[in-house]
Amino acid sequence: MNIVFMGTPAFAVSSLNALLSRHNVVAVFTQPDRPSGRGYKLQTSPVKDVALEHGIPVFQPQTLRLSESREIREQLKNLGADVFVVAAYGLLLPKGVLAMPPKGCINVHASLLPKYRGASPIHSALLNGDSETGITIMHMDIELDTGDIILQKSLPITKDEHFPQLHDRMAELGGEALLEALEQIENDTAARIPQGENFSYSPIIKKTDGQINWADCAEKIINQTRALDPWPSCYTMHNGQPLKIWRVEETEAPSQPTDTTNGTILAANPTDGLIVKCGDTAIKITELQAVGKKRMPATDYLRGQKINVGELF
RNA sequence: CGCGGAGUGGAGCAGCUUGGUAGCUCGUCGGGCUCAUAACCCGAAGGUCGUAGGUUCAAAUCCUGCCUCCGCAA
Repeated sequence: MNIVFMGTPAFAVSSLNALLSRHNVVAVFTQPDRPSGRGYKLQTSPVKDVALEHGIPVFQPQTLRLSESREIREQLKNLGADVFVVAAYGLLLPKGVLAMPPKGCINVHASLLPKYRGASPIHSALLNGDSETGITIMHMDIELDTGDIILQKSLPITKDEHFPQLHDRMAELGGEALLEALEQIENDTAARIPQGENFSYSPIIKKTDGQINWADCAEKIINQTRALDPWPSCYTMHNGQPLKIWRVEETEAPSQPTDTTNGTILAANPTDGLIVKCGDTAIKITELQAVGKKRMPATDYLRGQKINVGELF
């Protein structure tokens, strides 16, 4: 089929690659290049990079609202695609756009809808300590992630898995599910299963969501480090500087007065590691990163930096 | 030209302001102690101090260019 693909981040690249293996991608829509990173250089999206490698025409409108994108929408229409495929594009498709392709618009979403509608479904699954998540392919409608479901594929989440691993597995599964759904679309056999009313949202992740609250229980802190790796990262303040906490595990709290404040450092040596009191038990920090430094094992950090037992994070 | 930090034996750091024999905590190797050890004791190896120039009697240290890594911000 002739397909217009709309997507932006790395997650969407797997879907695009899947499409390229079986279909004719006539154009790619992605977010405009934006200045970011060190030096504020203009950055292209991962999807754009792949599209350019394959010589596919790339469109980067600021918006698809009719009043501000008449020309783009005219071009989009003239591409004559059978179906639009959207994966983490970052723009809502207005009614007029949804109505363009004869076979409709479908979306790849990284959760088992109606759970976790919205922007950060993979993060939400990890933050909540879910043991399972999955991919949903759905028909799009005018609202965000509310369309009827075509098919879903679930995926178990392992206990020690962090965002990057889960993200990659999800992206790959997304590509597979997408091809299956497109086959059904092509044969006009795609299901239309309403989502029902039992939905939830995944909130947008903010920088400050990474600040560790040492009054939380160990499990919550662990899930936080799993979900927020590598962005926005978990951190705690130490000597007025943020200290990123990349990897932690729960550990039995060494003997201590019962009124020890949460966030107190209970141990800081190569043998015991770096142990901090939290809401219920204690957290052993195994990998961290100081400002201007690389990620490193906590034991390495302790060799060069002095952290005293009794200090407070 | 968005702001800022850093590159020193295998690892993490100090030394640089006030140029003048390369240091700390570990690791590695050898030996010792021990029933034994990740513990302890003794000893050893291992560094063109990111790179190219400059200043100087003398540069890890001062100056300039370049490379690489990282934090903020987006």
